[in-house]
Amino acid sequence: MPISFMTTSTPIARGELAKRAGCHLETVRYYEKIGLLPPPARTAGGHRIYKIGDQRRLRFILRGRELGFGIEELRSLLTLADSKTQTCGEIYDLTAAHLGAVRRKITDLKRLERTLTQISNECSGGAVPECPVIDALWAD
Amino acid sequence: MPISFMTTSTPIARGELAKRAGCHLETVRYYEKIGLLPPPARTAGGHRIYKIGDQRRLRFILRGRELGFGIEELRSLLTLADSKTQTCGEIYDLTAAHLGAVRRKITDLKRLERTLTQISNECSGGAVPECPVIDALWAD
DNA sequence: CCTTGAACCTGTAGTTACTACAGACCCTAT
DNA sequence: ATAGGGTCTGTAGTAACTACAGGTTCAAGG
Repeated sequence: MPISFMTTSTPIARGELAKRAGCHLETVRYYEKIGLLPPPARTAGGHRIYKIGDQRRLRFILRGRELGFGIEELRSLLTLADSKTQTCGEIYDLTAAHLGAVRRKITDLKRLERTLTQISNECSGGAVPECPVIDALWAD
Repeated sequence: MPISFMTTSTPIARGELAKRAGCHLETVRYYEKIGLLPPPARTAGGHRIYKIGDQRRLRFILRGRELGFGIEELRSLLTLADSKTQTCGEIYDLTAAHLGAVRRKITDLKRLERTLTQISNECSGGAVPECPVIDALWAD
């Protein structure tokens, strides 16, 4: 099969797209349903036909989800990206807000880690009626 | 305003408990329904009566949820805390497992923070056509 | 006291972001 | 040409809440 066809127009099915992008088969259909992915072409029999390039947009969504962006955040991010207008300021604000939330979570988790480590170390592991873990969990 | 008889254990209503702990009114009922919060006392008319001490347990659950613990994880954490019969060894194992989960979450979030910080810094916030946030998400 | 209106009661349905069917149909390789 | 896998649709389930409807109770103001 010639390379020129591969790179520009090799059609792939839904399962193949999902596999390449690294998500569940049904997630593709779901994203189409909620309008994050455009409805693709169909075969005569009704099967979806994707282009290789379609996985780019899907990966964008999946990566955004992994980074903790919500669906609506991604929708606006995609709208901004699709618009190709000068919107870096808006995107910066969205990202900055998200970054703030992430940092708060890290702070909380570190505090919890400290607590758990501490009480874990104090616990001998023997059959002790009064375990320091129990008290420590409620200390904060 | 709620009951104001100054004793050592001021009773509070569901709404007040939710407000103090910082969650939705219905979340309290939900946690009771799934057994994370014990059924409280009731007035003659059927209204729930909480003690101020009850917000401690609720806050523990809420913080755990914010930190990404699932309900079942929290259930075992609470069982652990409630336990008066388990040996210290069993408690140690549970604590260690949770500590592992916490550390994994911290690692993941730090990586996410790094990514977001990086792409955020590259973004001037001005009127730039090519936004690094979008590029980072689009990247293959 | 009695009225009023906010808060509470129950059960059920909706939400988010998927994931898992069921039953029918399509597509391709042998 | 047929076997079998993949895909189609719609619907239902999941987690962890959140919102609502329709009714009851509580506590404060008159």
